[in-house]
Amino acid sequence: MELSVKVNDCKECIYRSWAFKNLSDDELKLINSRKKEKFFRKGELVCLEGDTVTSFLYLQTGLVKLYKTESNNREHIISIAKPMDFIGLLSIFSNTVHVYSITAIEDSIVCLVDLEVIKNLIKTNGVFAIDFFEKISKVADSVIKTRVDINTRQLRGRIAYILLHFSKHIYNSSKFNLPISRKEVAELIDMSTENVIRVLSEFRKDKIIQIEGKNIEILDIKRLEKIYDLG
Amino acid sequence: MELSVKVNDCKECIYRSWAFKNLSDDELKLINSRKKEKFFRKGELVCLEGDTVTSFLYLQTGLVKLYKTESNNREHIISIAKPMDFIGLLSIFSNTVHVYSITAIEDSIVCLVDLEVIKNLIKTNGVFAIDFFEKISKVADSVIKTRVDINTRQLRGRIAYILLHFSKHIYNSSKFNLPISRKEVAELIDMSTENVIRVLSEFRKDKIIQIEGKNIEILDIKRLEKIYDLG
DNA sequence: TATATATTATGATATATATCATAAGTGATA
DNA sequence: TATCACTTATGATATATATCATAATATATA
Repeated sequence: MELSVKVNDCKECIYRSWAFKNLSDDELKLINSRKKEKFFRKGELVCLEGDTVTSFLYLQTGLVKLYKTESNNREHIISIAKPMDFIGLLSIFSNTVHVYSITAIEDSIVCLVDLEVIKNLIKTNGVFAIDFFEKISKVADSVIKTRVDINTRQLRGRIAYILLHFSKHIYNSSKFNLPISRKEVAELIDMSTENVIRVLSEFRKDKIIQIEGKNIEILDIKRLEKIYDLG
Repeated sequence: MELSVKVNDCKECIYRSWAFKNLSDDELKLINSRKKEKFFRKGELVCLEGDTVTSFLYLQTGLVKLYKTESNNREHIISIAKPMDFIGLLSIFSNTVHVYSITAIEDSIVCLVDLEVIKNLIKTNGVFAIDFFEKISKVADSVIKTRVDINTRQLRGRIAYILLHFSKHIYNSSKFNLPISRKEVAELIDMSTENVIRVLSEFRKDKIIQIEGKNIEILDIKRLEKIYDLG
C-alpha cells in the first residue's frame, strides 16, 4: 500500500543529495515535475528483480534491503541501503531491468525520478554528470567492499561487522533497534540463522553486547572492533 | 619493465570499446594525443592500491588481476579482467586513489588515457557520458554478481564456476591454459590452495576435466554446469 | 648445471560451520 | 481468546573446509 506523503519541492528538499548541487533552479524544477515521493511501510516491496527500470530511485528516509531470490526460494541480501543512497545502484545504466529486489525494512520514503529526465540532465549538464557518477560509484564501490569484507571473515568477524555497521553507519549510536530478523542477518552475511543467534548469544555472554529481542547495545566496542579486525 | 608497443591511432584502433562510438574525429584525436599504450609482461604491476588515479585504464589485450593485499600480506583477488574491460573500475569516479592493485597475469597491453580528458569529454559530450557509464556500470555490476555467485556456492561449485568462466568468457574454448596458479585461484574464489588442487583432482578422476599442469580441458561441460547450478 | 624456491599433490587431522532436533517465546490472525 | 506461524534459543551431530605434514615436480636463480 502506497500512502501519499508530504510533497517536497526539490529546490527546498532537505533530503537532497550533494550530487544534485550543480543543478540550476530550472533543472531542479524539471526534476520536481517528474518525480514522485512514495511512502513504503516496513515490509513493503519497492521494486522486484526483473522489473523494467523506469525511475531513478533515491532513498529519502528509512531503510531498505537489496536482495536476490535464489532458485530455491531463499533470499540473499546484497546490501542494506540508508537514506541518501541511490538504491537502484548501477542498474539504471547497466541494465533495462532491476538486478535486485528492494523491500523496505523500516518505514521509508523513496523518491522516484523519471529516468529519462536524469539521463537528459547527464547529457546536458556535464558537471552534474560527474557529480552523479561520483555518488553512484561510491555507493556501488561500497557494496563491493562490503561483500569482500564479509566474505573474507569468519562468523564472529561477520557478526562484529554487522553490529559495527548498524551502530556506526546507520544509527550513529551504540544502542539501536536491529531492523531485521536474525534470519535476514544470516541472509545478509552468508551464514545460517542458528549461527547468527549463537554468535550473538556468545557476545552477550562475553559482555560485549547486551540483547533484548531486537534491541541491541554495544557495551565493549574496542573488543568488537578487535574481533572484526582479526576476522 | 615497460616495453614500447606499436602505437595505435584511436580512430583506427581495433581494440576500441563500443563506449567510444559516439565521439567525433576531433574528440578521438584529443584522446589519441593524451593516451599511452603500455606493454606489461606477465607478472608486472600495472598499478598499486593507493596510487593516485591519473589515468583511465583500458585493457587492450592480455589478462590482468585486480586484488587487494590484506594486512597479513595475503592477496585477495577481486576480479580477473579481460580485454575491453575498464580495469580501474569505479575508482576513477569514486576515489582519488586506486582501490585495487592490478597485475598482468598474461602479457598485456593497457591503454592509459589522461583522466582529465575523459572527464572533460563526459562533461561536453552527453551521449558519450551515457555510453561510458553504461560500460563501466556493466563491468562493475559483473564484479558484484561474480562475488555473490562465488560466495553463495561451496567448493565444487566455485571451481566449476571458475572453469566455466575461463572457458566461456575468456578463452571461448573447452581447452585452455590456466593463466594463474592454484594459489591464485584460491585467492580469487576464497578457498585454500590445497582444496583447489583437491577439487580439480576430483574433477579429473570423475573425467569431468583433463589436467596437464596448467593445461585444462573440459570434457563434460554438462556435468560441470550441473555442479555449478547445484552450488 | 646446481641449488633454491614455488607449485602441485595427497593424506591425516583439526576446526569451522551447517543442519537437525527440540522448545520456549513472540506476534499475527481468525 | 485460541490457534497458528514465525522467531529466538540451545544442544547434539554431521558436514564442509582449512590446516598441517610430507613429497614429488616444476620453475626460477645463482
